[in-house]
Amino acid sequence: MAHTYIEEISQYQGEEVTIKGWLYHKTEKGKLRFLMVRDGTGLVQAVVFQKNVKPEVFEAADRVTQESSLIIKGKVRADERAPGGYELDVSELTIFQLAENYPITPKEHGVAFLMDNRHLWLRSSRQTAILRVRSEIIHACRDFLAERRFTLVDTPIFTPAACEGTTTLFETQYFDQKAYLTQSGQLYSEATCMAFGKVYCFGPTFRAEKSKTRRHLMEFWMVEPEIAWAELDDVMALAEELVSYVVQRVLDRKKEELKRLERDTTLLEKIHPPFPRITYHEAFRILQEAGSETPIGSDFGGTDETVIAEKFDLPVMVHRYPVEVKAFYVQPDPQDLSLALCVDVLAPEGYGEIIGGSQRVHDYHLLLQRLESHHLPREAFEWYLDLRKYGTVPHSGFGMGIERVVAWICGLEHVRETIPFPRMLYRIYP
RNA sequence: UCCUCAGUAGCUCAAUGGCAGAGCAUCCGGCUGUUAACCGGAGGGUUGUAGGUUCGAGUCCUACCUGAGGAGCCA
Repeated sequence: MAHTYIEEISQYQGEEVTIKGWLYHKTEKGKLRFLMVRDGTGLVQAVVFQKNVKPEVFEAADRVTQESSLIIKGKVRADERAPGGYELDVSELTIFQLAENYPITPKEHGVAFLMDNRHLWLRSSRQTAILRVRSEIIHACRDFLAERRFTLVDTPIFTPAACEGTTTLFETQYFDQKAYLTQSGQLYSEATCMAFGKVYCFGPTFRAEKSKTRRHLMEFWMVEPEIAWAELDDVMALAEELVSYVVQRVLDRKKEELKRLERDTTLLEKIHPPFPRITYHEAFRILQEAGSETPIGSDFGGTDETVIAEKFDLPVMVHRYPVEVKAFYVQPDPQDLSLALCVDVLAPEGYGEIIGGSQRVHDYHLLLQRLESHHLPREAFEWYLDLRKYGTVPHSGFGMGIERVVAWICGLEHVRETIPFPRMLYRIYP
């Protein structure tokens, strides 16, 4: 049976339409029943007057419960009293399935309860708004890279060995050998960019870190561009353009969702290149002035990142960290070999690191040396060393964590709401 | 792994060491414009688990379990 989606309902004013959806909320007033119906595309109020309908229709409207699935036929009418401006004068109502005792009521709930009911919580207008923004962000990343002639080249999820050490890898069985879930597609993208020039991978990544903070998930999604012949400055420029494009795209296409989330968009509207660039040492000076006790030469903690980011309205690019705190594959700065050609992009408003990138070591002997000093098994990296033996070139790339970007753009307290089914420390259900 | 806090009705919470309660949800009744409606009524409890102190424990003590927030580490 043909039916109409709620988002298109304004085109059918005065006409009879059929809506298929779920009951979001119901209020009763004497011989009147107001049914708020959602169908995934929108919300519309359906009004049932006892006098105007057959007794069985009014009985169904009286009996229908929150989240019951239903089919409604009625005439579309503009009405100022209706949320959204249009409502449905119901003539027929079929309850497809009567939902009994839906656990999530229109009142407040605790986080633990909502997470236990994540499969149902997803139906709420706030959650669908967040996940629509997520969808837009992902499409924006793909469009941005496609427009710049990047080729999507997927990288494996099962990997034979560590990318950057084994302590934070999820180990799994691969028939009769051990395998690990990927932490990053980067090393493989370094191979594919030598074939395609400009590539990106976009997939889930897994980190077995026992992190329990608002910024961490065990399973999260990253978009990772990698470019042959690119140096650090090139990927810094790409990073600020990508972030700006994504933010503006969401502002342009997901206004309603941001409004639903009560996001103050004035700060987001300012997100355009160029972003401020500061060195690790400049960032460190900011921390010292703020009284941080982080020792020089070490990586920044979450609160440090917030202190630095608060100095700027735009995302800030912190580059050239000490070589020791960065991964084995990061190219040292020829101007000062103690510094790494790397960049972290810190989002404003305390959302922390959304991008980590670097120029990669392209010299065979240097890479070999770095593998050894990081105590990594050479056998596992023979293929990776080959890339430096057969036509090596300078190359750079970065990874952007989708969930942190979603949390920032939506203005959320916690990344757990940015992904349909978050995998968190001690929580894998549902 | 460490630190802090919490666990009482389906949900959110209250209860000085002295009868275990409220709001919402559910069910029944009323109301022709509700927006988390409102008004009246009803049902609903092994107070996370195990032990201990006490005349008496939801409350105090110990251990454990579960959850939340944070640290370290990271995107």
